[in-house]
Amino acid sequence: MEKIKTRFCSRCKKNIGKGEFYKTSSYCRSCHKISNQMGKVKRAMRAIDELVEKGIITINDTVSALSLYSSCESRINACLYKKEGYETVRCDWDTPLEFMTDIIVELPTMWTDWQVQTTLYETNKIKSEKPTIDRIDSFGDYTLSNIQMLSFADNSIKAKSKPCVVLVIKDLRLYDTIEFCSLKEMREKLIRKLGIPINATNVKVDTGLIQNLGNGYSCIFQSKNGVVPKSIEPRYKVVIDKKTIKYNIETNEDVEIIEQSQSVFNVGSLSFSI
DNA sequence: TGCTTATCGTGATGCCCAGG
DNA sequence: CCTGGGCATCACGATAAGCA
Repeated sequence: MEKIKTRFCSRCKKNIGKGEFYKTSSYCRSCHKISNQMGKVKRAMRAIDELVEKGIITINDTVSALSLYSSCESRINACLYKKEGYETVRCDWDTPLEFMTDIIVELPTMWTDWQVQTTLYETNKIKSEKPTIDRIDSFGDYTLSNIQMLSFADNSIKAKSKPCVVLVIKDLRLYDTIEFCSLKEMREKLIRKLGIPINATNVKVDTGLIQNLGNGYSCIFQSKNGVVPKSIEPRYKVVIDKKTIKYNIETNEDVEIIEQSQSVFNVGSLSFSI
């Protein structure tokens, strides 16, 4: 005789396989999920009611406020439970309500951005258009001065994009210094600005080497916080001219060169600070 | 026991980069 | 030139624990 391994779910009132229950719950998994979601919405709605009552938002802001509440809650939890990558990140707020209130009251631009982005998301339901709470400085904490609204896509882009600087050399002279927020942006703009072929922009950063792009341009690419490996093999000559000059402040002119010297040394790689 | 809340894990997104 | 793994970001889902 086989025992029927079922349990009664007190929510959907059905007998369901035991495996479909969590250890301590009297709800089956699917009911539990729904109950969880409803609980979250209830909490959010309580907070929103309070804000409406205080006149901080209107009832029309409900949809935006709901998503802001859950984002605030999510960020607080990430810091609280030290999720991977958040071990050292702090959050200035303890409750989602305090968090979102400060955003709405103290950061009106962010709140407006949030509402606009929410409307955009609600019309298309594309995940990458969802608004998220971004840390402006990704190494920093969740503080009033370090947060902004960013769409999910933009946040992902920021997460992996590498800010970099390019020194452009033409005719053996420094032609331009350009900053980019990512390598992708760097490639696109170099192609447009200098008219160089696309495969020439497939360069490596932080090599400490001058790379020829064609069209008469050469570049040095360096990323933010990038470390250039030291090379013993001499590749470039660094030439430093030193002069001691007697100078007339009144006439604003050089009077005479007292001493002049030049030092030259070899280096394997070139780097600069950003 | 029925339901809610706290805690922890997984998934979506899109860039970078190595390697064929 | 293409592809797939790795990574950093955040939202969402699953499970354990708590409370009346």
